[in-house]
Amino acid sequence: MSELEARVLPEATLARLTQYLRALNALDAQGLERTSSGVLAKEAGVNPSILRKDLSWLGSYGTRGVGYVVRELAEHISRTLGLNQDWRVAILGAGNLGRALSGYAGFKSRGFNVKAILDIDPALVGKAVGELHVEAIGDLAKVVQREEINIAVLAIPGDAAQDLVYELAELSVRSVLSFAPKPLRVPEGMNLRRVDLSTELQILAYLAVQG
Amino acid sequence: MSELEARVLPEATLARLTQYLRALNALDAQGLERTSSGVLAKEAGVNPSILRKDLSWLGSYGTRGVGYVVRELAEHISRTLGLNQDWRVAILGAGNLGRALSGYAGFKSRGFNVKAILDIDPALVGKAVGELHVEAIGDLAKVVQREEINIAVLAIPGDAAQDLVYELAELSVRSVLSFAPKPLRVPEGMNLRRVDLSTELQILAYLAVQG
DNA sequence: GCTTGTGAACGCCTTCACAGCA
DNA sequence: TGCTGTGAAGGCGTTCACAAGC
Repeated sequence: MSELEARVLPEATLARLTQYLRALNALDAQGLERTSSGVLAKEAGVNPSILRKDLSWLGSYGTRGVGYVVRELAEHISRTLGLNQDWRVAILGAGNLGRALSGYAGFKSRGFNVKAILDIDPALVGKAVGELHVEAIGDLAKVVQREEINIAVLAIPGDAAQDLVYELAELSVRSVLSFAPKPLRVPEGMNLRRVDLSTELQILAYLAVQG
Repeated sequence: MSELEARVLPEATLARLTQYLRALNALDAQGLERTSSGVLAKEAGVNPSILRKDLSWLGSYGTRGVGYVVRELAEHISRTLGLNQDWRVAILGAGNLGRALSGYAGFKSRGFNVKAILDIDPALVGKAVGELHVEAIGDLAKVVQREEINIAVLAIPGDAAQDLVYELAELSVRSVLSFAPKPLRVPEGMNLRRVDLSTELQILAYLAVQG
């Protein structure tokens, strides 16, 4: 890794980098200033080889024979992941899941601020959810603009999700996390990740029968 | 695929099979009796090659030149995934996320019945959550036995998760879905899957900066 | 002719093993 | 000596392309 050109991290690496960051923060909280690939890998739940390989995508930030400086490495990963930016999240769907997500502590602590929650049901509009009030999906464009939303979370049951993806794309929201059970098509340039809770349980069920 | 021996499906295949099942049910609901790998793959959001490859793990259930019988294939996948069993779920943690999950419609419709919800906070014990009442984590053994729980969902913030995994293992609960941010160690023979919401957002953040 | 089922090719990701360097 | 950084090897999963069969 010594090219000038910025290159895209493999997605598997990306997912692990977030774990290293969490692990580094944990070590820092314990007062440790230095660490090694062995210690860090254990804390992150991976093997040391892949950890070093992953870090090599970012450049050389360790010292041979010694290890890594905890805060320095954390800062570097953080910058690589774009976490020094201000991320402003809108949650679409104010049902149980949407409300739970809007209050999810893990978001705020990692720099993701939930700025709006919206729903299609008029009966919910205006209701308080934490420090927010539910707004109408019909006002999506207005809300996205007002709050400068750059990430949307789809916490709605089903068929409306696809239309919202296109609408979000037109509003220049380029990152979407979907909890909808169906796979969604995304326009060029938009990033979508999906969490499918039923699928997770189905996989567990199979493994339980199997194992 | 023509061996006698039962073999374990690759996990990637497993995840897609659940999608094919959902897609088949959607086609069935539309009144379609037959389908092809092309149609089904589109509905499931994958390419036809991998779909046929995945199905080949289960044996030959299609007809060359014709396609698949929707209900027959659905039934076969369903059986392979162990979904004809009775799955009884306990949710550990009655915070926002736990309560949201306990009411998640996608579970019940796919044969997963939430039979209990527990929390460590005495102030929550006894409170109603849907048709359930929150029970004390201290009573976990009793609850698991009484309700014959075979899947547990960990919807608790952090450090208590690891201990609960071991406790569940001793109670013979062999499948766990964790929402805890840390990777957890699991005893031999236990299956654990993790959903890390913050990681998902961090990946999206990186992709948004990148793209 | 049309669609399945599958070996072979390909590409990505992980693991190994060791050279490089404090 | 000890740990990082990395080329090479290995393994896994996807895509290709076509033979098999209705």
